[in-house]
Amino acid sequence: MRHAQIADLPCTVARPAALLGERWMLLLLRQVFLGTRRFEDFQSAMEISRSVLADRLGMLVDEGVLRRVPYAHEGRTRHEYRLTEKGMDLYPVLVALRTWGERWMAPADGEQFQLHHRDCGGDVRAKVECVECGAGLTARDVRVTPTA
Amino acid sequence: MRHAQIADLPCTVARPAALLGERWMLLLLRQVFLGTRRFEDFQSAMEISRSVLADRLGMLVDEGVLRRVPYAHEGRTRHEYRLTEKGMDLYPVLVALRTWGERWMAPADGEQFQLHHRDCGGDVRAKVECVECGAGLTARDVRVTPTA
DNA sequence: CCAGCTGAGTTCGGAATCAGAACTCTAGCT
DNA sequence: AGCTAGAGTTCTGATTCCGAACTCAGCTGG
Repeated sequence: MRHAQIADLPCTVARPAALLGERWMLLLLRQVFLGTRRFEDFQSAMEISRSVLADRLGMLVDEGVLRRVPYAHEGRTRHEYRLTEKGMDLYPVLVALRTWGERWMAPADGEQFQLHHRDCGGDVRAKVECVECGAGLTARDVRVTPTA
Repeated sequence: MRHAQIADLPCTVARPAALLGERWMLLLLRQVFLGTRRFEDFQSAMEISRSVLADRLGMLVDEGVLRRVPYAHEGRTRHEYRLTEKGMDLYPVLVALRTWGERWMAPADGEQFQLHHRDCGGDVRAKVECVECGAGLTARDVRVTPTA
């Protein structure tokens, strides 16, 4: 199977995985959530090749994760990429990556940036929970049932 | 920059992103969490090329996400791939993908499998929370501070 | 003992994708 | 008109991927 065909599987894990599993995609989204919005800024922050960057930004716009918005810059019309609601909603994926990275791949010389709850200053973390009882869950607490 | 160099960035988002952002990696992990353990089973379930599968499984073993465990099968020693604790701990990433997929990329004909809390049967979902006050958070509720 | 089978890879050649540098296009400034 | 900056696009050699074929080890049946 071609990698691109993953997107057609009728599975709510596989479909996002097809998009976010593209090379550079997760790093690009990290950059988006850090506030980067302009082509040139992505390019210099990530040192990604321009052609691939253009391609990936295009994918995210096509998928409705980003919106290409015109804005004024030194008297000229430029465009920037901003998260849509669908894009904002990817935040848990990125935080989950970071939560895992903090525990298992921490760089020797500490973090480059911290995340804090605006209201109370507390640390931020991704978790899996039961909608019903609110319990925090691990893979072992979850039962997988094929749909009939 | 080469894609492979992402792994060397001193960032707890980038490093996991380098590993999980490899083609097929997220789909492979989905399969792992669905209980697949043997090379042949991965190969037929995902229709991935054997060479790439061998390469990706090797990466996950090198990273300590999977362990290659010998076991008896029809009187012969075989090997299977099982999640380590580090691997188990990736569960929130996969559930976050699914939570997003359910909302934004649901296939027309419903889910292929359901996830339920073993104890109470409730639905399972990924969320971002504040460790301090327990509040559920969106990207807007979080402040990013560069470390000095 | 030898052929056949099975699980688990490895090898290989053509096809697709990537990296990075150069090029293009558009508008505003001088 | 010429210069500049942002945002891509094009091009070419280098990687990586795909899929089919091949290998290898150890039963199993004859």
